[in-house]
Amino acid sequence: MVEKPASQADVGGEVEAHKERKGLWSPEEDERLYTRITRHGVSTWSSVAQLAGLRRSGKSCRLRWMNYLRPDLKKEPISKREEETIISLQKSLGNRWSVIAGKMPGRTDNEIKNYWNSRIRKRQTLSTGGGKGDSGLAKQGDLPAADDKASVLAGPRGKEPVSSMASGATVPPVPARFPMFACQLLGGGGGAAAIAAAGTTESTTTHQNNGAGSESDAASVGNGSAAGDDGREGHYYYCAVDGDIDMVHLMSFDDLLEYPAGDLLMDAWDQNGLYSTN
DNA sequence: AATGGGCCCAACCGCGACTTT
DNA sequence: TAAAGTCGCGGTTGGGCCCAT
Repeated sequence: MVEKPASQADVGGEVEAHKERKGLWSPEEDERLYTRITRHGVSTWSSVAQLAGLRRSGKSCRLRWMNYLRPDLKKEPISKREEETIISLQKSLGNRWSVIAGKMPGRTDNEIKNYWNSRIRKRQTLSTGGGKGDSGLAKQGDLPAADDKASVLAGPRGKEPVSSMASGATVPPVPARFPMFACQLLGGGGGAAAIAAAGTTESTTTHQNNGAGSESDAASVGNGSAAGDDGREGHYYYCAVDGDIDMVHLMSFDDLLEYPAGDLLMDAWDQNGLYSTN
């Protein structure tokens, strides 16, 4: 960043006492900020900065608290399942990192954004041939727009999923992005689907068993695979939370966000630790 | 051992939204 | 109602670490 961690000339220093500090936070600054907030809370961030005796902007204090000092933050790396969630939510919400973070307790928008930018997006770029077909993905804005409802509901990547199915037929809405730790597919005939867990890659077509499949709490997913056997009528999904089956007509994880009780479900999942590593 | 490149992530910046006066 | 202040968000930057050469 801009400068080395303070200590010499900063907190309480004389020469540049009027100047606002920037750059990395020193342990002392952290301590001051943490103590101030845990003891007195936050009225306004600028006042927190002052009262804590920090030569930082309120903005900087807020950021430090939100992204680093908050006691409820998870310290462990983002799990596979959380990554799934990020992918799903990003697909349906776009780069609304704060909203996404709001659905992932213990994670910050900055963390998620960084994770997305440094890993997922890169991987997606690679997996899609790095390029043109996927509009390059050179920038975040090139990803599917959040409010592109049609594209969202049509399936991953905004197009109807490609499949080996007969022409014209709507591809069964196998939940490529659904966190299948506890969901069942209803209706339809055919053999058991191979889906064990939601896909982890950006593949638009490999809806089945395309990653994270080894996770043991995966759902039992019923009939009507995307392979195209008949009897696809329906394709509803049960979402089971701790044994209680709550039927939801979901086509994808994206739909969950639109579902009236979607928030409740997600909360339940959160409470059951279904978003975290096991 | 030196160094160059890539990656990760903490933190800054600019801007729009919201709140207060 | 308008202006000023503050907050929160998304995008971007750049320091430092790690690894390959």
